[in-house]
Amino acid sequence: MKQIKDEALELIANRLKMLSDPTRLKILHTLQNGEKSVQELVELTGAGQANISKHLSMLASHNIVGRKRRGLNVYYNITDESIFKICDLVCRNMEMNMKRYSDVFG
Amino acid sequence: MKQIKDEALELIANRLKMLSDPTRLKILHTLQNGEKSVQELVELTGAGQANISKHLSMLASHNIVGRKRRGLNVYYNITDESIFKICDLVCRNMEMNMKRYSDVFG
DNA sequence: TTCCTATATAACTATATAGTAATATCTAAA
DNA sequence: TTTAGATATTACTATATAGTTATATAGGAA
Repeated sequence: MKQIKDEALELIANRLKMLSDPTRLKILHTLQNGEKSVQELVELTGAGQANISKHLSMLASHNIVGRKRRGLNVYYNITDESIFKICDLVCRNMEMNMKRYSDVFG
Repeated sequence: MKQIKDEALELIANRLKMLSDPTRLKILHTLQNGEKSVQELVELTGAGQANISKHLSMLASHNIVGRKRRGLNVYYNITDESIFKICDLVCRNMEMNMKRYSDVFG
């Protein structure tokens, strides 16, 4: 078996932690259409402004989103598209598990 | 854009949360060779017995691992291999980002 | 400058959870 | 039955973080 260093496990865990919050997933999903301002994200997600701002800071510090100021607004966009592959994988597996479940239990 | 229900986001987040802890990742990585008893996992990971046991319970409740008693020992095994695809994806992306980083910054 | 709007930050509360030590439970053997 | 070993659970501490309210900061317009 290939050994994995503890620091690598830590890195992977930290990255996945960014994706393991419903509000952050909602933000990322909303940004999938293209960049949005903080205000737009507040409206589209229904979360509070400070809350969104904090989540965006976290995502930005992990280089998952980028920010760009234009006038009063700050626009955020996805810089790491790979996160969607991860989410898709999780979704597909969940669907498969549900299907298997319903196959067995009706 | 396809809409995603809040409950679905919650499910995805919960699943990813299971993978966003270094100790759990270490357990899963160790189980990749095949089933292990709790005691073996304690030795191989270096974590405490109670700690390992708790993490295994969490993983089992999410149907990521299964348990099987044989005598005094309880053997855990991976029941959801798909988690490795997720980890591999994360790893590959991290490697790519690091490579891009080193390409740019030396 | 003052005023308004958008975003970020600080301070706080509440909650979740990782880790540990002690204890309980389960299983087999003597 | 008693004893010993393996695992699970409980109780606890410490830490992280999601969310909120209030405030600060930044940028543009009057």
